[in-house]
Amino acid sequence: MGKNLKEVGVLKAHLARHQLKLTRQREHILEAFLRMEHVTAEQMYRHLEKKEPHIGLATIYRTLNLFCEVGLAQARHFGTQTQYDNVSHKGHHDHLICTSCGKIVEFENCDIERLQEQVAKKNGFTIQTHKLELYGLCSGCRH
Amino acid sequence: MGKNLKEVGVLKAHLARHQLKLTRQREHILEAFLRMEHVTAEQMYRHLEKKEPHIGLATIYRTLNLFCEVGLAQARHFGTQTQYDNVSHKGHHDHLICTSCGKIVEFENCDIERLQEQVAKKNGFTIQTHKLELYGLCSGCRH
DNA sequence: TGCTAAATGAGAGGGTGAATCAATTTCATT
DNA sequence: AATGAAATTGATTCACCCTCTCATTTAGCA
Repeated sequence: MGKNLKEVGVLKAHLARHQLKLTRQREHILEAFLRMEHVTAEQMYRHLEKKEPHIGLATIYRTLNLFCEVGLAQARHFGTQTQYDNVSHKGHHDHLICTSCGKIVEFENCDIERLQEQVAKKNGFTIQTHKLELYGLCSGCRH
Repeated sequence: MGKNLKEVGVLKAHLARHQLKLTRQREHILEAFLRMEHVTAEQMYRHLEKKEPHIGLATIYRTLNLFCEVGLAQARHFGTQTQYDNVSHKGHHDHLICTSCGKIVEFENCDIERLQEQVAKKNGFTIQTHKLELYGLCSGCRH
């Protein structure tokens, strides 16, 4: 795992603080998750099938939701499924999504984030995370 | 309906162009929808129950999806349900959501929207719609 | 090592939205 | 106004995603 020591530490601290346990399954799911940008539970299930055939789908869901509580992941409802984004992977990023071909482009924009802070402050909120998705047509699909 | 003549006209034009029919149910659903900011199919179902007891839930779904095709509505996956936003009502609005008490505050910010356009342009996209949700703690929940 | 509480896995359950299909309704054409 | 083809409806079933249940297993502490 090497450079993901920080994230592993965050999880272990949370587990210890809440009398939860570090299981073989949680370790495997975390290890795989930290290598990814985002996954659905179903994708993770099939990904792990190769090496750890007997991790149940329910455990995947439970663990990914746990990662969300810890702050390592962020759930996004995408179409009918839930995507779990790896927050630590490379900071927070938002998405441009083509409504025609489904292509997804990730982006980051500090100016937008600064304005978001302003809006939140004006309404008495302290932002923890955010979700921004822009839907439209990519250059290829704009006929 | 009075001042919603424009929206009614948009729907009728679409129906005529596609050999679709203007039914009693579609009229009732449209009339109710134009008075609302956003609804779920379930909410609309219960809302209409009072006056038109026999509109089926399937018809509500079909009609709200029709409104999306026409451009009167916009579907957003919000939590586990789909919200249908009334596009014509007062432009697009985004949400501040308290992760502790669930309170939702709507806002609108032209500066953010302008930056979104820039980002899209830079990536060759033409924006059709967007979704922006800011999650955090409201003033009451920030202990 | 033994104990207790937490976690797991397999399957059932629940909720949302779409598909099915016989019966009904719209509406262009008489 | 009546006709009839095509669209729509509503009750139900179906499909999918995710959570819950519970008997069994496992982690972690003494």
